[in-house]
Amino acid sequence: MTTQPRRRNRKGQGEQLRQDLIDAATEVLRETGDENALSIREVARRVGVSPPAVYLHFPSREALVDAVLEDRFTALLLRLRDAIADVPDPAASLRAGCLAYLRFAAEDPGSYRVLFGGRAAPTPAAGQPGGPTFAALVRGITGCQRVGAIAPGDPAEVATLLWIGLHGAATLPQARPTFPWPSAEDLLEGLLTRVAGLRTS
Amino acid sequence: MTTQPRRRNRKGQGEQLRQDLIDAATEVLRETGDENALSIREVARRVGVSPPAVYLHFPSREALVDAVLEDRFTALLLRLRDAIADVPDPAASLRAGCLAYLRFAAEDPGSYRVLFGGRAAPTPAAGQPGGPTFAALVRGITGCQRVGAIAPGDPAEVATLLWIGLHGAATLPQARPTFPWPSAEDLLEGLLTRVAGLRTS
DNA sequence: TGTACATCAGTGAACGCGCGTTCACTGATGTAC
DNA sequence: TGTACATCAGTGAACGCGCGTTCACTGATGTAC
Repeated sequence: MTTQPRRRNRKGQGEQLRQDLIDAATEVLRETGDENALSIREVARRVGVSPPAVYLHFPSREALVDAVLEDRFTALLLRLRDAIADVPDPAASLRAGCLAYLRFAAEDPGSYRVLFGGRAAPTPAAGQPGGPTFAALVRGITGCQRVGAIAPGDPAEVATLLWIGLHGAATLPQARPTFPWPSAEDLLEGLLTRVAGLRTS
Repeated sequence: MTTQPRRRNRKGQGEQLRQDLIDAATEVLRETGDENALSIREVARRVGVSPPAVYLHFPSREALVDAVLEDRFTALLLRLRDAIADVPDPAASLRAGCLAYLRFAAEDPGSYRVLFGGRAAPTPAAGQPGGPTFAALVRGITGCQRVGAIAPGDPAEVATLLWIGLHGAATLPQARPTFPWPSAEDLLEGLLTRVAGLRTS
């Protein structure tokens, strides 16, 4: 996993290394799915730089890990936002958002695992009541209720169960890959129908 | 985390150390929830024995880890079996089994996390179609269908979604402990009603 | 246009740590006679 | 009942490894004059 030694950055360009370190660390996370396996020396090796160079941008290993997790969480939020942008129909929008969530987890299990499988939330507000993930889900559900695609009721209650279902669908198939799982689309359809009571359009 | 040096076993009793090692390793797993954090030296330290003594019973670190995981999986199956024993009503039995599953995960998150959160199944048959966990779920559902508590239909389909829901309910609250989660009982009630369509008794 | 110099973006060697695993050994315990 | 001996249940020291972090340094690059 060693890379060619890289060319040193020009004088004002020190910040370039910071992004390269985050990218390499993201790659490690993707491969291992374990934030404890993320080592400064491995990341430096991949970027083609000496280990102490990492300290020019991050005061400690922990700070590097935090930066990567924040970056991954932002990436997820962008994916969700893009997925529901320009989808006017509330039911289709909810479906698209949930599917993007599942796809993120399927394409990058390592990152999802570290973001949502850890012991504690990496980003403070991630998934609080009012946290971005959960809030988006609640919005999607109230939208469906407004047009009658989901029966009236407390949207937070539905969102909680649906989030739990999505999380299960995002992680259990990874842990039991030989089980004959339905496709992500079919799992989602089942969850939306049964958990949220979404009427098929 | 060091323990008093233990008394050496009597002559035929060498096997006692094996169980002590597994117990100590289980404790480590409980605390860390990470099988990679399980080290031979730490386990030996807790038992009060020198590191090479571990090799009297396990050929490698990996073998120790496997033994612990198998032990934990067996413990879960016993919990499930005990929970549904002597519960004649199918709906109550299903409920009791699911609740035992959630309780196991809540009381020993570290073990559950390693058993069902890892990259691959630790015990080959664990959770296959026909694997013990999944098979128990299917039995519970068909039982309910027989007495009309759950509508007829493919029990495997319901079991798959229900297992996903249970897994989500077992893990997401651990990862987001500050979120205002309903109690395990309420979550389970929501899942059984909505996912399985169980009629309230 | 030329040059001295400050600064920026790093490097190389070293530290102490915990780890898995190996090897030669030790000393208590049970048993055969 | 006494004793030599095989065996069992370990120990202690050592190996090479990768790690996070520190420290003193270097050398290219831009800038002031």
